[in-house]
Amino acid sequence: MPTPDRTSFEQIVAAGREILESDGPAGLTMQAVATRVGVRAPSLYKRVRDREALHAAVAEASIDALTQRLETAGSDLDTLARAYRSFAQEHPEGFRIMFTSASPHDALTRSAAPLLHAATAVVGDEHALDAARLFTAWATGFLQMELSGAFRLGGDVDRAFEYGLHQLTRALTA
Amino acid sequence: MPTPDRTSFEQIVAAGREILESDGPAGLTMQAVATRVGVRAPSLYKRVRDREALHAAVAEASIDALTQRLETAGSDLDTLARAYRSFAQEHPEGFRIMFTSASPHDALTRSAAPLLHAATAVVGDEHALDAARLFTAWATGFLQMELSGAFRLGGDVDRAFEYGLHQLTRALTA
DNA sequence: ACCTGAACACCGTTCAAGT
DNA sequence: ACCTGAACACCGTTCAAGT
Repeated sequence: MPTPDRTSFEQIVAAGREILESDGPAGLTMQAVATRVGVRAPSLYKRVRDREALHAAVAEASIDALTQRLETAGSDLDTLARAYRSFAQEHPEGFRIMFTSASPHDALTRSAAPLLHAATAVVGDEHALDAARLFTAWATGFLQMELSGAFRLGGDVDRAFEYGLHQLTRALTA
Repeated sequence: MPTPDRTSFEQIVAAGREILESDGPAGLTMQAVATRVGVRAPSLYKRVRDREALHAAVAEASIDALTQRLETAGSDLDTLARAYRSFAQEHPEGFRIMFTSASPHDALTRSAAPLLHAATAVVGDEHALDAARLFTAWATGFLQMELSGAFRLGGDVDRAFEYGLHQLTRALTA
Protein backbone atom coordinates (compact mmCIF):
# COMPACT_ATOMS: atom_id res chain seq x y z
CA MET A 1 0.00 0.00 0.00
CA PRO A 2 1.77 3.19 -1.20
CA THR A 3 2.21 6.05 1.21
CA PRO A 4 2.47 9.72 0.19
CA ASP A 5 6.02 11.05 0.55
CA ARG A 6 6.43 13.05 3.70
CA THR A 7 9.70 14.65 2.65
CA SER A 8 12.18 14.82 -0.23
CA PHE A 9 15.89 14.83 -0.90
CA GLU A 10 15.74 18.55 -1.69
CA GLN A 11 13.96 19.32 1.55
CA ILE A 12 16.49 17.26 3.48
CA VAL A 13 19.42 19.09 1.93
CA ALA A 14 17.79 22.48 2.53
CA ALA A 15 17.18 21.59 6.17
CA GLY A 16 20.75 20.36 6.41
CA ARG A 17 22.11 23.67 5.17
CA GLU A 18 20.10 25.61 7.72
CA ILE A 19 21.14 23.36 10.59
CA LEU A 20 24.77 23.49 9.50
CA GLU A 21 24.73 27.28 9.48
CA SER A 22 23.11 27.55 12.90
CA ASP A 23 24.69 24.64 14.77
CA GLY A 24 27.90 23.86 12.90
CA PRO A 25 29.00 20.53 11.43
CA ALA A 26 28.71 18.73 14.78
CA GLY A 27 25.05 19.71 14.92
CA LEU A 28 24.35 18.38 11.45
CA THR A 29 23.04 15.01 12.65
CA MET A 30 20.55 12.64 11.10
CA GLN A 31 18.23 13.21 14.03
CA ALA A 32 18.36 16.99 13.77
CA VAL A 33 17.58 16.89 10.06
CA ALA A 34 14.82 14.33 10.55
CA THR A 35 13.17 16.45 13.23
CA ARG A 36 13.33 19.54 11.06
CA VAL A 37 11.72 17.89 8.06
CA GLY A 38 9.10 16.24 10.28
CA VAL A 39 10.09 12.63 10.04
CA ARG A 40 11.91 10.01 12.11
CA ALA A 41 15.63 9.47 11.62
CA PRO A 42 15.34 6.00 10.03
CA SER A 43 13.21 7.46 7.23
CA LEU A 44 16.12 9.55 6.00
CA TYR A 45 17.89 6.39 4.89
CA LYS A 46 15.38 6.11 2.04
CA ARG A 47 16.94 9.21 0.43
CA VAL A 48 20.45 9.49 1.90
CA ARG A 49 22.93 6.65 2.22
CA ASP A 50 24.38 7.74 5.56
CA ARG A 51 25.58 10.74 7.53
CA GLU A 52 28.64 11.19 5.36
CA ALA A 53 26.48 11.32 2.25
CA LEU A 54 24.31 13.91 3.95
CA HIS A 55 27.35 16.08 4.60
CA ALA A 56 28.51 15.61 1.03
CA ALA A 57 25.09 16.59 -0.31
CA VAL A 58 25.10 19.75 1.80
CA ALA A 59 28.61 20.52 0.60
CA GLU A 60 27.56 20.08 -3.02
CA ALA A 61 24.56 22.35 -2.52
CA SER A 62 26.85 24.98 -1.01
CA ILE A 63 29.21 24.74 -3.96
CA ASP A 64 26.31 25.10 -6.36
CA ALA A 65 25.06 28.17 -4.50
CA LEU A 66 28.52 29.68 -4.67
CA THR A 67 28.81 28.90 -8.37
CA GLN A 68 25.55 30.65 -9.06
CA ARG A 69 26.75 33.66 -7.09
CA LEU A 70 29.99 33.79 -9.05
CA GLU A 71 28.26 33.39 -12.40
CA THR A 72 25.94 36.31 -11.80
CA ALA A 73 28.59 38.47 -10.14
CA GLY A 74 30.77 39.41 -13.08
CA SER A 75 33.65 38.19 -15.18
CA ASP A 76 36.80 39.84 -13.85
CA LEU A 77 39.01 38.51 -11.05
CA ASP A 78 38.40 41.50 -8.81
CA THR A 79 34.64 41.11 -8.86
CA LEU A 80 34.84 37.35 -8.41
CA ALA A 81 37.08 37.71 -5.36
CA ARG A 82 34.65 40.09 -3.70
CA ALA A 83 31.68 37.86 -4.51
CA TYR A 84 33.57 34.89 -3.10
CA ARG A 85 34.29 36.76 0.09
CA SER A 86 30.74 37.98 0.61
CA PHE A 87 29.44 34.45 0.07
CA ALA A 88 31.86 33.09 2.68
CA GLN A 89 30.88 35.78 5.16
CA GLU A 90 27.17 35.11 4.67
CA HIS A 91 27.53 31.32 4.85
CA PRO A 92 30.65 30.65 6.93
CA GLU A 93 29.75 27.01 7.65
CA GLY A 94 28.61 26.42 4.10
CA PHE A 95 31.94 27.77 2.94
CA ARG A 96 33.90 25.60 5.36
CA ILE A 97 32.13 22.36 4.52
CA MET A 98 33.03 22.74 0.84
CA PHE A 99 36.62 21.90 1.77
CA THR A 100 36.13 19.47 4.65
CA SER A 101 33.57 17.12 3.15
CA ALA A 102 34.18 15.03 0.06
CA SER A 103 32.53 16.96 -2.73
CA PRO A 104 31.64 15.52 -6.13
CA HIS A 105 33.81 16.25 -9.10
CA ASP A 106 31.07 17.85 -11.18
CA ALA A 107 30.19 20.55 -8.66
CA LEU A 108 33.82 21.56 -8.27
CA THR A 109 34.29 21.65 -12.03
CA ARG A 110 31.28 23.90 -12.48
CA SER A 111 32.45 26.29 -9.79
CA ALA A 112 35.87 26.56 -11.40
CA ALA A 113 34.51 27.74 -14.75
CA PRO A 114 33.98 31.42 -13.90
CA LEU A 115 37.46 31.68 -12.42
CA LEU A 116 39.04 29.92 -15.35
CA HIS A 117 37.30 32.26 -17.76
CA ALA A 118 38.45 35.34 -15.91
CA ALA A 119 41.99 34.02 -15.64
CA THR A 120 42.15 33.26 -19.35
CA ALA A 121 41.24 36.85 -20.13
CA VAL A 122 44.24 38.03 -18.12
CA VAL A 123 47.05 35.55 -18.76
CA GLY A 124 45.92 33.67 -21.86
CA ASP A 125 45.22 30.01 -22.41
CA GLU A 126 48.54 28.48 -21.51
CA HIS A 127 48.72 29.70 -17.92
CA ALA A 128 45.01 30.10 -17.25
CA LEU A 129 44.81 27.00 -15.04
CA ASP A 130 47.90 27.93 -13.04
CA ALA A 131 46.65 31.48 -12.59
CA ALA A 132 43.18 30.34 -11.56
CA ARG A 133 44.77 28.03 -8.99
CA LEU A 134 46.96 30.81 -7.65
CA PHE A 135 43.97 33.07 -7.33
CA THR A 136 41.51 30.62 -5.77
CA ALA A 137 44.17 29.25 -3.43
CA TRP A 138 44.84 32.73 -2.10
CA ALA A 139 41.16 33.64 -1.77
CA THR A 140 40.24 30.32 -0.18
CA GLY A 141 43.10 30.44 2.27
CA PHE A 142 42.46 34.05 3.13
CA LEU A 143 38.77 33.49 3.82
CA GLN A 144 39.45 30.37 5.79
CA MET A 145 41.90 32.22 7.98
CA GLU A 146 39.60 35.19 8.31
CA LEU A 147 36.64 33.04 9.33
CA SER A 148 38.63 30.87 11.70
CA GLY A 149 39.98 33.95 13.43
CA ALA A 150 43.58 33.19 12.48
CA PHE A 151 44.25 36.87 11.78
CA ARG A 152 45.00 37.93 15.32
CA LEU A 153 48.20 39.86 14.88
CA GLY A 154 46.34 43.11 14.53
CA GLY A 155 46.31 45.11 11.36
CA ASP A 156 43.33 45.76 9.13
CA VAL A 157 41.95 42.56 7.61
CA ASP A 158 40.05 44.45 4.92
CA ARG A 159 43.24 46.21 3.95
CA ALA A 160 45.07 42.89 3.83
CA PHE A 161 42.42 41.57 1.47
CA GLU A 162 42.76 44.58 -0.82
CA TYR A 163 46.53 44.31 -0.67
CA GLY A 164 46.45 40.67 -1.75
CA LEU A 165 43.92 41.34 -4.46
CA HIS A 166 46.00 44.19 -5.82
CA GLN A 167 49.29 42.29 -5.75
CA LEU A 168 47.78 39.28 -7.46
CA THR A 169 46.00 41.11 -10.24
CA ARG A 170 49.12 43.18 -10.83
CA ALA A 171 51.33 40.10 -10.93
CA LEU A 172 49.07 38.32 -13.37
CA THR A 173 48.63 41.37 -15.58
CA ALA A 174 52.37 42.01 -15.84
CA MET B 1 46.00 6.84 49.04
CA PRO B 2 47.92 8.23 46.03
CA THR B 3 48.20 6.20 42.87
CA PRO B 4 51.10 6.39 40.38
CA ASP B 5 50.11 8.17 37.16
CA ARG B 6 49.36 5.76 34.39
CA THR B 7 49.53 8.34 31.61
CA SER B 8 50.21 12.03 31.01
CA PHE B 9 48.91 14.95 29.01
CA GLU B 10 51.88 14.70 26.66
CA GLN B 11 51.28 11.01 26.05
CA ILE B 12 47.60 11.67 25.39
CA VAL B 13 48.37 14.36 22.83
CA ALA B 14 51.00 12.20 21.13
CA ALA B 15 48.54 9.32 20.90
CA GLY B 16 45.93 11.72 19.58
CA ARG B 17 48.22 12.88 16.80
CA GLU B 18 48.90 9.33 15.70
CA ILE B 19 45.24 8.35 15.76
CA LEU B 20 44.30 11.51 13.88
CA GLU B 21 46.80 10.76 11.15
CA SER B 22 45.71 7.14 10.74
CA ASP B 23 41.95 7.40 11.28
CA GLY B 24 41.06 11.02 10.58
CA PRO B 25 39.24 13.46 12.86
CA ALA B 26 36.20 11.19 13.20
CA GLY B 27 38.47 8.48 14.62
CA LEU B 28 39.97 10.82 17.18
CA THR B 29 37.65 9.75 20.01
CA MET B 30 38.17 9.70 23.74
CA GLN B 31 37.87 5.94 23.73
CA ALA B 32 40.44 5.45 20.98
CA VAL B 33 42.95 7.67 22.76
CA ALA B 34 42.26 6.00 26.11
CA THR B 35 42.82 2.56 24.64
CA ARG B 36 46.07 3.62 23.04
CA VAL B 37 47.51 5.09 26.23
CA GLY B 38 46.31 2.06 28.21
CA VAL B 39 43.63 3.63 30.34
CA ARG B 40 39.83 3.81 30.47
CA ALA B 41 38.06 6.71 28.81
CA PRO B 42 36.86 8.38 32.04
CA SER B 43 40.45 8.73 33.21
CA LEU B 44 41.22 11.12 30.36
CA TYR B 45 38.99 13.71 31.99
CA LYS B 46 41.64 14.19 34.65
CA ARG B 47 43.92 15.78 32.02
CA VAL B 48 41.61 16.96 29.22
CA ARG B 49 38.40 18.90 29.70
CA ASP B 50 36.46 17.20 26.92
CA ARG B 51 36.70 15.96 23.35
CA GLU B 52 36.87 19.47 21.94
CA ALA B 53 39.80 20.31 24.20
CA LEU B 54 41.51 17.12 23.03
CA HIS B 55 41.15 18.20 19.41
CA ALA B 56 42.40 21.67 20.28
CA ALA B 57 45.43 20.22 22.04
CA VAL B 58 46.25 18.06 19.03
CA ALA B 59 45.84 21.10 16.80
CA GLU B 60 48.18 23.13 18.98
CA ALA B 61 50.78 20.34 18.94
CA SER B 62 50.55 20.24 15.15
CA ILE B 63 51.05 23.99 14.93
CA ASP B 64 54.07 23.75 17.20
CA ALA B 65 55.56 20.98 15.07
CA LEU B 66 55.04 23.08 11.97
CA THR B 67 56.58 26.10 13.63
CA GLN B 68 59.67 24.12 14.53
CA ARG B 69 59.94 22.88 10.97
CA LEU B 70 59.68 26.41 9.61
CA GLU B 71 62.21 27.79 12.07
CA THR B 72 64.84 25.27 11.11
CA ALA B 73 64.06 25.37 7.39
CA GLY B 74 65.42 28.75 6.42
CA SER B 75 64.52 32.38 6.31
CA ASP B 76 63.37 33.19 2.78
CA LEU B 77 59.81 32.86 1.48
CA ASP B 78 60.71 30.26 -1.09
CA THR B 79 62.24 27.89 1.44
CA LEU B 80 59.41 28.44 3.90
CA ALA B 81 56.81 27.63 1.28
CA ARG B 82 58.47 24.33 0.42
CA ALA B 83 58.88 23.43 4.08
CA TYR B 84 55.22 24.21 4.66
CA ARG B 85 54.21 22.00 1.76
CA SER B 86 56.34 19.05 2.82
CA PHE B 87 54.94 19.28 6.34
CA ALA B 88 51.39 19.24 5.00
CA GLN B 89 52.12 16.27 2.79
CA GLU B 90 53.69 14.32 5.63
CA HIS B 91 50.93 15.17 8.13
CA PRO B 92 47.81 15.83 6.06
CA GLU B 93 45.40 15.45 8.97
CA GLY B 94 47.65 17.40 11.30
CA PHE B 95 47.69 20.16 8.73
CA ARG B 96 43.92 20.12 8.33
CA ILE B 97 43.10 20.19 12.03
CA MET B 98 45.10 23.40 12.46
CA PHE B 99 42.33 25.23 10.62
CA THR B 100 39.26 23.29 11.68
CA SER B 101 39.79 23.17 15.42
CA ALA B 102 39.96 26.21 17.65
CA SER B 103 43.66 26.78 18.19
CA PRO B 104 45.13 28.96 20.92
CA HIS B 105 46.40 32.41 20.13
CA ASP B 106 49.95 31.79 21.29
CA ALA B 107 50.63 28.85 19.00
CA LEU B 108 49.38 30.77 15.98
CA THR B 109 51.46 33.78 16.90
CA ARG B 110 54.62 31.70 17.21
CA SER B 111 54.04 30.03 13.86
CA ALA B 112 53.61 33.40 12.18
CA ALA B 113 56.98 34.72 13.26
CA PRO B 114 59.18 33.04 10.62
CA LEU B 115 56.84 34.18 7.85
CA LEU B 116 56.69 37.69 9.19
CA HIS B 117 60.45 37.84 9.35
CA ALA B 118 60.86 36.65 5.76
CA ALA B 119 58.20 39.05 4.54
CA THR B 120 59.83 42.00 6.26
CA ALA B 121 63.07 41.26 4.46
CA VAL B 122 61.27 41.54 1.13
CA VAL B 123 58.72 44.33 1.48
CA GLY B 124 59.84 46.22 4.57
CA ASP B 125 58.09 46.86 7.83
CA GLU B 126 55.03 48.70 6.68
CA HIS B 127 53.60 45.97 4.46
CA ALA B 128 55.17 42.96 6.14
CA LEU B 129 51.93 41.82 7.78
CA ASP B 130 49.90 42.23 4.58
CA ALA B 131 52.55 40.39 2.58
CA ALA B 132 52.80 37.57 5.11
CA ARG B 133 49.04 37.20 4.97
CA LEU B 134 49.04 37.12 1.21
CA PHE B 135 51.71 34.48 1.22
CA THR B 136 50.31 32.21 3.94
CA ALA B 137 46.79 32.53 2.56
CA TRP B 138 47.98 31.31 -0.83
CA ALA B 139 50.08 28.48 0.59
CA THR B 140 47.37 27.37 3.01
CA GLY B 141 44.67 27.45 0.37
CA PHE B 142 46.83 25.69 -2.16
CA LEU B 143 47.77 22.88 0.21
CA GLN B 144 44.23 22.51 1.40
CA MET B 145 43.01 22.16 -2.14
CA GLU B 146 45.83 19.83 -3.05
CA LEU B 147 45.18 17.56 -0.07
CA SER B 148 41.42 17.55 -0.49
CA GLY B 149 41.79 16.60 -4.14
CA ALA B 150 40.19 19.79 -5.39
CA PHE B 151 42.70 20.04 -8.22
CA ARG B 152 40.94 17.75 -10.65
CA LEU B 153 40.99 19.81 -13.82
CA GLY B 154 44.19 18.18 -14.98
CA GLY B 155 47.42 20.09 -15.31
CA ASP B 156 50.54 19.61 -13.26
CA VAL B 157 49.98 20.45 -9.58
CA ASP B 158 53.71 20.78 -8.92
CA ARG B 159 53.97 23.24 -11.76
CA ALA B 160 50.99 25.17 -10.40
CA PHE B 161 52.78 25.41 -7.04
CA GLU B 162 55.96 26.69 -8.65
CA TYR B 163 53.93 29.12 -10.75
CA GLY B 164 52.22 30.55 -7.68
CA LEU B 165 55.44 30.75 -5.74
CA HIS B 166 57.16 32.53 -8.59
CA GLN B 167 54.37 35.01 -9.20
CA LEU B 168 54.11 35.86 -5.52
CA THR B 169 57.80 36.37 -4.86
CA ARG B 170 58.06 38.44 -8.04
CA ALA B 171 55.06 40.57 -7.07
CA LEU B 172 56.40 41.20 -3.57
CA THR B 173 59.92 41.93 -4.79
CA ALA B 174 58.79 44.44 -7.41
C1' DA C 1 45.18 11.55 43.98
C1' DC C 2 44.18 8.91 40.12
C1' DC C 3 41.60 5.02 38.15
C1' DT C 4 37.56 2.33 37.26
C1' DG C 5 32.78 0.29 36.42
C1' DA C 6 28.26 1.62 36.19
C1' DA C 7 25.10 4.59 34.47
C1' DC C 8 22.85 7.97 31.41
C1' DA C 9 22.12 10.67 27.30
C1' DC C 10 22.57 10.83 22.59
C1' DC C 11 23.60 9.45 17.86
C1' DG C 12 24.05 6.22 13.63
C1' DT C 13 22.12 2.45 11.55
C1' DT C 14 19.33 -1.81 10.62
C1' DC C 15 15.11 -4.21 10.25
C1' DA C 16 10.69 -6.24 10.93
C1' DA C 17 6.15 -4.69 11.10
C1' DG C 18 2.77 -1.32 10.04
C1' DT C 19 -0.09 1.52 6.51
C1' DA D 1 6.42 2.17 -1.28
C1' DC D 2 7.44 4.88 2.53
C1' DC D 3 7.30 5.37 7.58
C1' DT D 4 7.95 3.88 12.26
C1' DG D 5 9.30 1.75 16.87
C1' DA D 6 12.43 -1.31 18.67
C1' DA D 7 16.86 -2.73 18.97
C1' DC D 8 21.95 -2.66 18.85
C1' DA D 9 26.53 -0.68 18.71
C1' DC D 10 29.21 3.02 19.95
C1' DC D 11 30.62 7.41 21.95
C1' DG D 12 30.80 11.42 25.48
C1' DT D 13 30.46 12.40 30.08
C1' DT D 14 29.52 12.11 35.16
C1' DC D 15 30.13 10.08 39.56
C1' DA D 16 30.45 7.11 43.45
C1' DA D 17 33.48 3.69 44.98
C1' DG D 18 37.90 1.58 44.91
C1' DT D 19 43.21 1.78 45.69
